[in-house]
Amino acid sequence: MHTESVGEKLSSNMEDYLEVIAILEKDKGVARVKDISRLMKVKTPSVTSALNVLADKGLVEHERYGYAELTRNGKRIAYDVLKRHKMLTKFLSSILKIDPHVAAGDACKMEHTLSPETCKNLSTFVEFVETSSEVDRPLWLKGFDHYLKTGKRIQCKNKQALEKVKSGK
Amino acid sequence: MHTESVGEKLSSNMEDYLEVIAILEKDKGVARVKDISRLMKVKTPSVTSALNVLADKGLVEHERYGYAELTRNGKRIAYDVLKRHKMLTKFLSSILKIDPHVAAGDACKMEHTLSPETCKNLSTFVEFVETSSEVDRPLWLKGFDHYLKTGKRIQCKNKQALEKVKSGK
DNA sequence: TCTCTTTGTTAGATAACACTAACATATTCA
DNA sequence: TGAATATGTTAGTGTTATCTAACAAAGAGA
Repeated sequence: MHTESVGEKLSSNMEDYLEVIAILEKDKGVARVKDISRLMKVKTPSVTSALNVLADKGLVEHERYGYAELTRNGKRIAYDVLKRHKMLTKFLSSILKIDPHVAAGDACKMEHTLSPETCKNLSTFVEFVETSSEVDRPLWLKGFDHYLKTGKRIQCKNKQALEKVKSGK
Repeated sequence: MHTESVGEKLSSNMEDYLEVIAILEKDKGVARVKDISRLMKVKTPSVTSALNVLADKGLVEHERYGYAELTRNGKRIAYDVLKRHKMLTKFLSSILKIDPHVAAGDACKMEHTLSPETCKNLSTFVEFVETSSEVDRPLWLKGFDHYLKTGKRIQCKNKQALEKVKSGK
């Protein structure tokens, strides 16, 4: 029996454990203490201890010396976190051009702390860029890439045409 | 005498204390325990305890029953954090259109955890938007605002002109 | 099957950070 | 000046999350 209570907000750490377990379940079929400890970069006793907490909250099932398994609630939370993680990684690496490894690290921290509002709007922003009708990336984003690299704006070779677009005439 | 050592990375919490002290020094001239406790939303004993830690690291000076004052090193760190805070707040509120209060909260968390790379590129992004030659906000950003509100893209009224701009002809 | 290796758990220590209750100093103003 | 009030500190506790050392169970090969 666990002592779960509804409003109880999960710590960043516990969310991370859930996320890692979800990844392992997906990649390897099962989540073992040793693998969790490797991905979380902690020693195995820390994992055992975390699993006890999570089991107590009804988010994982865990028999002594056995695998960890996400419950329905555990999955719900883990998938939410993973979704945010992916969105953030995409924003950082594909729009801000952050090295993927660094981007993943930053995403790992942001995924737990950002407000739902920010997540939502950032997600919309990524979508806005990705579903652009232009083939590669939107023109302005190419302009930003250039600005990132050189600190200078791309000179517009057709100001008149640009003005036309801007004024919508 | 303090026990500062160079590589020692400051915790998010201690960075927050420095930031709050910097804000109070700027706003009120001096930083008092009570004001710090109010801004940090903790009780006064937590402040006393934090000040001891920070004094030990050579980041604040604090006489019993007196004010807290940032040292040169303390200021350096506090101003860095504040700079990131302002940049992040601007990004969230002015580009992502997050409610200022929520934006400030999110900035408070991100300011401690984002990698230097991400801070730098995000900062460049904000600058890229702000120094746009267009009067209000860049055209594409207006497009994003509309997309945020409606979920739909602004229809381009002059596709040919847009194509001309895109191809640079 | 029996031993060796791997994996997992328990117990106990430590660190960071918050809290309450009790005490000490400062400040205010009658 | 001397209470009353406001502010700051100390002492002791609790929580979360980590670790090491020692022990327990599972699995694999000869």
